[in-house]
Amino acid sequence: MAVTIHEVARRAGVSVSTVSRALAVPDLVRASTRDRVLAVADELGYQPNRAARGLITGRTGNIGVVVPDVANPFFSAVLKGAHARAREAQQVVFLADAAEDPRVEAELVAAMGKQVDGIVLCSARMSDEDLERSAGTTPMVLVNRRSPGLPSVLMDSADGMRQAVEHVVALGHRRIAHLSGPVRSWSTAERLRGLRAAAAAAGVDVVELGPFPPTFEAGLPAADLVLASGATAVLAYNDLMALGVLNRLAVRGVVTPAEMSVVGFDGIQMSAMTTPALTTVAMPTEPAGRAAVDLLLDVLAHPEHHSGATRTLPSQLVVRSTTVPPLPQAVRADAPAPLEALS
Amino acid sequence: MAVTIHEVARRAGVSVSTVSRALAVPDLVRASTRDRVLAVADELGYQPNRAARGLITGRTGNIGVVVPDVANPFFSAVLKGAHARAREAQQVVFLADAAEDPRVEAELVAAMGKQVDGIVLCSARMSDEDLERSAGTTPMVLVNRRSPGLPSVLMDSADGMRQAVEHVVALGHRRIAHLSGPVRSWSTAERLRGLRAAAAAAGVDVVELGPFPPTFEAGLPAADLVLASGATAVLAYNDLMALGVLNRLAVRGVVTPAEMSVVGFDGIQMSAMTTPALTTVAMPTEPAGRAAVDLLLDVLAHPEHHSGATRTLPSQLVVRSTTVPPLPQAVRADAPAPLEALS
DNA sequence: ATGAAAGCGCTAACAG
DNA sequence: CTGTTAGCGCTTTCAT
Repeated sequence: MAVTIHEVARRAGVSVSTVSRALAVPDLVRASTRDRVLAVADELGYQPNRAARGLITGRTGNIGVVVPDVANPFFSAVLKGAHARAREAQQVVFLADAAEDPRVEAELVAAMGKQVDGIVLCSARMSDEDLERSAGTTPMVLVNRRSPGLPSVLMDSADGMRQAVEHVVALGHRRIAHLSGPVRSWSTAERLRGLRAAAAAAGVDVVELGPFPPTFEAGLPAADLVLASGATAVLAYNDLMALGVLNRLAVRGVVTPAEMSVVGFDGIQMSAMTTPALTTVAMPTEPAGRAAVDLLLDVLAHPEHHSGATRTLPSQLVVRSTTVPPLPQAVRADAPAPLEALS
Repeated sequence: MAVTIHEVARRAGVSVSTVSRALAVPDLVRASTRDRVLAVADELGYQPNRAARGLITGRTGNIGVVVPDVANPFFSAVLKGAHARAREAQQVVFLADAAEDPRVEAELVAAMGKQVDGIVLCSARMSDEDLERSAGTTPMVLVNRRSPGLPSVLMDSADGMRQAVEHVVALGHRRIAHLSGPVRSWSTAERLRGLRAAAAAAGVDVVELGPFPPTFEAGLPAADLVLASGATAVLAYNDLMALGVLNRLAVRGVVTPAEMSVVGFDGIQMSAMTTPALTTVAMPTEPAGRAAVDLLLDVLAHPEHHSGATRTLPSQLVVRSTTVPPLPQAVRADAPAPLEALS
């Protein structure tokens, strides 16, 4: 059993309440006393039991984050942002992976209820009704999902799509293929909305392909579909898929971006994979995680003040360098070369 | 405030202790009473406050997972496995992201101490001494790291490397380049050990390149280094980097696998990106997460019984299909094609 | 089989 | 300024 507040009190020759105060409201105890207490506490490595504290204060100091799939880089990025912001506010994060299942989602939210002050729910799959019911129990903020009366942090997917469309249109493309992802989520709908609006405004054709799994592998056959469709630009669900498309295009001997433009979404880790021929729409995943926790903390501090507050984060088109350094003929030949120097 | 046990007791016309027993040790209460209590509890949506329970039982029902970086797919996969196993055991997971910083790592472990029953520490960067100190406070199992006296779950990186080397040697390669990752971790050392041993056994040359960031982008220039080295096979730190290598090789006009074999490690999501020319060594990330929680639960149940228990999980070489479906000349031409039918 | 009582470790009035 | 007194919601003797 770890060291308790009584232990510290006894060793410091004061009452437990003094110890409690010395730690929480230092100004309420005489400097000399406080120093002594703090010294003892530090020496013993005392750390208050947050569970016990929560029992009385009603605040646990924990916030829950629920995602459809931690292993999905998109969500792990959101999670990372949320964790970072939570840590700044000395909050601990409880993680729940709903495995893309609305029922599990609701279940996990309910299970968390008692031990967290509030929940950040990412890309909620559950219905508005279930959402409302859950929110009745625990303060909650949504990420990439709107629901009446609930605060949420949104990534501006529609605008990201607009940027992508305008980009390829500026490049001269008149027929654009869109490769949709697997889930019928809020953000999926948003993207389609942005795509159609921008395409209509520019007077260009759209070919909607899919749905596909959000993988590199799915991009392979999808590329063939794109070629068959006569489109000369591709907007892929995510960078992974876009990379698959690029790969197959290369195998087919199609030169990018001369013959075909490829755009991916996400811009999380995958953005690091951006090749000269790949353009990315960076989604503010990590900022969204931070913003969500931010908003949640605000809601906790001023309840009822933010019923339907919504914060929208911009997406951003990222065009990477378009040149590959030329390779001197000499190197390709063979040449053992001074490797030690290189590494 | 949510519904308490008193509420249930009052509405069921029994004492709190009876309610407590009805829920925890059903056999100790008369069937009729228990049914009534359970009915009321269910109707009120009562869920025991785990924090309060933990206060008295000494077990929180929470387990902590500490990773160097949640956004790294390798670790988010481990996390996913750990979460899944924890959920099966009705445990909740506390997440901590140490941001690759040994100090933060120790700090987070200490902070978690009180509110978790045990901790799963992934690829710990801290010293053996700090590790020992932390483990003194809270039961702990390591993932991909050994430390005297501590139980750990290891992925057999050395053997994965052996498989990879034997694979390319069988393909006829006599000079193998290795692209190392950024961190000097236990698993990095293990891989090198496996590589050197296997290469020596096969009598082939090894060119050690790096360190590189574990990204697609790093694979681009790394490929040039490989070409310059005269190696004809590449073992990349992870699939991301391997993909970058493949990409640059394609740009350079090098044909894989005819002229060059590329092998990546991980086999997590990235394995989905495996192209015909890419071979992957699948690391058991998710199983490792599960195994770690498993081991931790065991340690919690039988303390002192597992001081230095070690569980090693095998890695596995995965060679994907080696053919690309040929594309009929007709399709490449133009052809609007019946898209509706395709999607 | 059930209730009453005593805390788990901590904080929040309420007195001094 | 500091100590005493009550609990927070729950489990667990100890009686009955």
